[in-house]
Amino acid sequence: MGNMKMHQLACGFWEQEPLLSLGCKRLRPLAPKLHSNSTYTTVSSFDLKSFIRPDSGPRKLGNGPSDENNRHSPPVETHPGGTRWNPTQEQIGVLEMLYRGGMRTPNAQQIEQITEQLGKYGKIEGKNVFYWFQNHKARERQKQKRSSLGLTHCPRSSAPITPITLDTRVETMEREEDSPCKRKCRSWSFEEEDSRSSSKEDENRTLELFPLHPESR
Amino acid sequence: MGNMKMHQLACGFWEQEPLLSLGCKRLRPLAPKLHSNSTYTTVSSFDLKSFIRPDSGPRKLGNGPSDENNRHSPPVETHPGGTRWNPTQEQIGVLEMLYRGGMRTPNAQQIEQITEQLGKYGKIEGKNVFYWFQNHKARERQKQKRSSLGLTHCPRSSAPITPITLDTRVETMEREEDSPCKRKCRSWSFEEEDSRSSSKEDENRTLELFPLHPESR
DNA sequence: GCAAATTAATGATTTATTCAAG
DNA sequence: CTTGAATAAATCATTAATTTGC
Repeated sequence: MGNMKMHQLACGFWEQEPLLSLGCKRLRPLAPKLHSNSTYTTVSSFDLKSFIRPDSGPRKLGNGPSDENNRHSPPVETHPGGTRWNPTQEQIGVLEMLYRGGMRTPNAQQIEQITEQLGKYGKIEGKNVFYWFQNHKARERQKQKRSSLGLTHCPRSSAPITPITLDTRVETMEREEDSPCKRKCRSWSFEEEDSRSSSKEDENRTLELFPLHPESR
Repeated sequence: MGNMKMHQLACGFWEQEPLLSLGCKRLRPLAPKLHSNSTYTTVSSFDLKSFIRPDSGPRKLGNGPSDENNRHSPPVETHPGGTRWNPTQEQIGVLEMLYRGGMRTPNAQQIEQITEQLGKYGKIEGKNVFYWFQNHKARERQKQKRSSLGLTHCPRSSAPITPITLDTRVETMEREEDSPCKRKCRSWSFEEEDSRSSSKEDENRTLELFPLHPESR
């Protein structure tokens, strides 16, 4: 049993090759790896044409001077059906409860279970849960920061923001600079789109399964 | 049938529990932290019965008399202990080829296909591919930045870098048949344990889903 | 020659930012 | 304006190559 999974598929975009040349790639100072006897030096069987996306992608985030960018060219094309998750009140409630309970970065199992539970209240997927925690955490943090900053200097004039009702209990001790190793891991999985479910009509998945977003950014 | 998927569960160290150990959740070695705090209303049903694989003993690999240990024949038991992916030369080759071909952020389908192909050369999973691109891209970027900064001037006597021999051959393979979307999205999926379906039956890998806890750092 | 100690690479996660839907 | 979604940057952790002392 088990093995329930949620998935979501979407499309991606490829960036065009920036012109960094990196001619000879192999300048690894440290030794080159050659573990396996390269019996298969021929990767030719791999047909990359299917992976390469000729059509230039918009560049992301103009980082760097060499970036000619100009990515904001939205040939807008909203995808029907698949839009973003819109949490119900109950879902939010549970999530906040968990957050308050100290949960910050649930692992895969947790996410799955949470999703399963929240599914009772409305459509939801694992990634939504994941992102919710990420965003909530980040935003609580910045809210706190902002507030502490604002209050630090410029005490007067107003105090619309309630300082902190937030229990900082958990995060305060997260930063032990000397913490030994404790790292987490998460389960990953990519799933085939299962295009065969219906012969060929899948190109256009409606549903959140394939939220095509137009290029942007 | 459709719906092929790969998954992976990584492992980690649980290390000390951050403070809230909450009640009697479990003493299981890898207890997920799961704060089912007191107020468990709906979420209480989370049972973490989990499936955590008890036998996490890093068993000297070996289970499979033959297969396994795809790369690296040396007695070095690298491997399986459930550690990180260690790409073979062929895999790297293909990945670099793709990178040079312009691929930067493959989407889920692409990742899956790449993974499938690379699986021929050794154990690999989707997330490895994903991370490889992320890291490679980021590191090329920083390498470039550093270099441009470092040797912006220093015109003379040097030509170690081949300016541009770059094949922008990307255009040659104008494949279009792709989805109209150009934005990024990725498939997500969390899956319950069930690890053994991965590539081969290297059944007992040490890697298992590992619970982690909310913040740890 | 080898194995511990060092170091360079790089795989894997987390955090910070950004973009845009509603 | 809020916040879901997605990526890039920063960081952490582990492995492989190199160095070093015997």
